[in-house]
Amino acid sequence: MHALNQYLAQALKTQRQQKKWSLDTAAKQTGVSKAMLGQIERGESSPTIATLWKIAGGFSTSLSTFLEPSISEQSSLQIRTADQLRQQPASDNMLVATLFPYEEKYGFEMYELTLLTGYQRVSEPHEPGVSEHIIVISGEMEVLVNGLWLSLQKGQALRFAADQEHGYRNLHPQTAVFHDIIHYPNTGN
Amino acid sequence: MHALNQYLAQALKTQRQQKKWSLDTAAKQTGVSKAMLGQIERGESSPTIATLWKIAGGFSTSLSTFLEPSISEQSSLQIRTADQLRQQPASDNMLVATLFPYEEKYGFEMYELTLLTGYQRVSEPHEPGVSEHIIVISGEMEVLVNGLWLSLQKGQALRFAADQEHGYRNLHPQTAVFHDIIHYPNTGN
DNA sequence: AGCACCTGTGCGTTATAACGTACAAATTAT
DNA sequence: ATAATTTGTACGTTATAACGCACAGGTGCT
Repeated sequence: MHALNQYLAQALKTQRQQKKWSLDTAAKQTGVSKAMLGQIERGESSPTIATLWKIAGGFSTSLSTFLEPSISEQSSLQIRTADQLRQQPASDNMLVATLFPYEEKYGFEMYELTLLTGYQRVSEPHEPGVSEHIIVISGEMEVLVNGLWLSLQKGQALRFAADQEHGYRNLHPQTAVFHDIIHYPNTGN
Repeated sequence: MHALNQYLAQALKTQRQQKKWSLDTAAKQTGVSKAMLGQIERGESSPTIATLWKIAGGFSTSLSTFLEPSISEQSSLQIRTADQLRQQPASDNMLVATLFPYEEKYGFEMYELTLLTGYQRVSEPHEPGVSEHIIVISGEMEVLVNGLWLSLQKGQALRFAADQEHGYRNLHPQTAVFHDIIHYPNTGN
């Protein structure tokens, strides 16, 4: 069985249980037959986009509720020093220091990134629902969002959906440093 | 024709054009037949989730690329500039700029705080489960956590439970600037 | 010019989504 | 206790997704 169908099966079952709906009630609310909802929940069928749309509408939730892939724990008072955490992962003109690694409890991770002059990169889209918060600490840089390069200066902050193609570049003579908070949906607690 | 299919049709055509792929090439990359891709682009068919998954994989992009922006889409791209957001809320030796106001979806808010020389403050505990992430941008300061004043210098970061008494102070001759991410539990999405 | 190849569409066939219905088992009402 | 109702599953039927193939028109090469 397709892994995506498996996720969808679990998500639909979960949503229905949370609302305490029977298959019959869910069928009435969504306009999708009871038999089909049962098939989806058992992972026996992969619905069309149009059918999933009806289901999402009936549950008053978004499509991503049913398409989201799922996402450790740790805690201690620990001072994290960027100077010690900073690394150059590749021969790129870029340095990275993990200020806060990802933790499910908070739903985000945070990096300090240093873009040396000439550095440019376009990232593949993250998973659906992921967003990034950019805060420029020093220098000036550009961020590629919605097919557009936006210029950000020191002290400027921007949030954008990272589940689309996006990028970073520094075409200025000075180094640029920014913090990047990557937030993952359906987490936190 | 279903509005969702219409969006999907346009999105697929756009993606394919951006990559300069023919239907034939796209079929080879995605493992979905040329005839079916054509049907989808003309809005004549609503693919199953499994098929859309194959298409997204072939295009190396996420499912959300092909689905309605109604998926919790970031409404507007807005650059936030600390210099314009900075305020002095009281006659304290402290300035604050709200970089990202609290939003339930992310479960946190973020401030830039400027502690002028001599500023000291001890905060009442937040609600249970609230935590703070401190990142010193410039200068040096101390944070009161667990009854202990910890010294933090530029580039250092610390996370602590804020549902206990905590505080900030700057007893140095230079101004200190830090970012404060306040994360609230049982939120986010 | 002719020929080879590519492109997108239409069509018939196959596979499967989606449906309505029947029904055994479970739950609720009297 | 019995009767009525609800629940989820299986099954056969209908609708449509998904396919392979043919082909008219376009493009590139010689």
